[in-house]
Amino acid sequence: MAHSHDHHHHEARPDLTRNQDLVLRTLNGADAPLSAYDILDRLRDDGLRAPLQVYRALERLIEAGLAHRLESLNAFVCCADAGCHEKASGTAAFAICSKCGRVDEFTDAEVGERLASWAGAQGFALERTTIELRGVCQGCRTAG
Amino acid sequence: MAHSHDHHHHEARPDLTRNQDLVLRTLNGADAPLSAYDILDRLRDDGLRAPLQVYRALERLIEAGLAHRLESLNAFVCCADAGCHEKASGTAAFAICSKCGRVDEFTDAEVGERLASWAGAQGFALERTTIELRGVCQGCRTAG
DNA sequence: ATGCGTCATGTAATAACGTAACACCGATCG
DNA sequence: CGATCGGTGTTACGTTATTACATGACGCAT
Ligand SMILES: [Zn+2]
Ligand SMILES: [Zn+2]
Ligand SMILES: [Zn+2]
Ligand SMILES: [Zn+2]
Repeated sequence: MAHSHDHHHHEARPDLTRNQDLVLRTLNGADAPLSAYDILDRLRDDGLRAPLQVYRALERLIEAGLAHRLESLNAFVCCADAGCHEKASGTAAFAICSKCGRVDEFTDAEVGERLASWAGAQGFALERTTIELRGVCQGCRTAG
Repeated sequence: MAHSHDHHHHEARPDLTRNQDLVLRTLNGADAPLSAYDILDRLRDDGLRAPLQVYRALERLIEAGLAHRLESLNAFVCCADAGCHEKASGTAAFAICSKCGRVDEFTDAEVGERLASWAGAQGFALERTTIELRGVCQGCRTAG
């Protein structure tokens, strides 16, 4: 079903359903993480009525590597590093500004390796890693 | 500063109030993370009645480095590495088994350094770091 | 075409997690 | 003494997430 042959370039997205597309666009248009209920509020006019509609879409988007959940915030952002899902380069990490709410996604291969290595040594079957830094971004610091 | 007028030099613990002590003992006695409401349920007989009593105690325990919050679980554990709070050895990380719920706390200096270094380079004033690994522990894997 | 499995959807109700606001008490200190 | 401070108790409320059930759309085998 999924164009097994599209080895082409910019066809990164698996086909999204209407709800998934709405949610992803909402995340893309936001300049800070949104809670599921924030998203819901912004999509009332598009017909969404219940939290579950948003949570279901988010679940798929996250599986597809198009969005992330920020555990320390109970909120969601779109992925800023298309491919962080794919590459073994390292686990995605997030720096979250407590003042302005902006989030910076990055990866550090060394960090990913060290954690994977610890897991390997312990016989721990690693499935998913959460790394979140809380603090104040440069912009907010210099702004006073 | 630290060491003003120690009544009894006996303990490392800052003096805990009754509620704080109850909550800490409950966490110590558990073999898996507990939610605030789990804790509350276990302390009904000791007179606790409202979530806020638990959350307030947890707040102090976490400040004191005696407990940790697991963001990906909305639950709490007691600190297994007395001093992870103090030492610059690295940020505490947690491996959480999805099957049995057991949590393993550890630190990796290199990981802490890399993240701190990223923050420094970005001018990000790092206040707090969350690292949580989800997966299946060795015990559960071999058990089937 | 009929029926079947599967996946997305819609809806209501409820569970789980967390906080604001206010009153009270006891200890400490000028 | 009165003032302040931190911990406490209680009510009420706000936010986040899930369970349960019903429906609709599609591909596919009978
Ligand atoms: Zn990403
Ligand atoms: Zn900022
Ligand atoms: Zn610790
Ligand atoms: Zn296990």
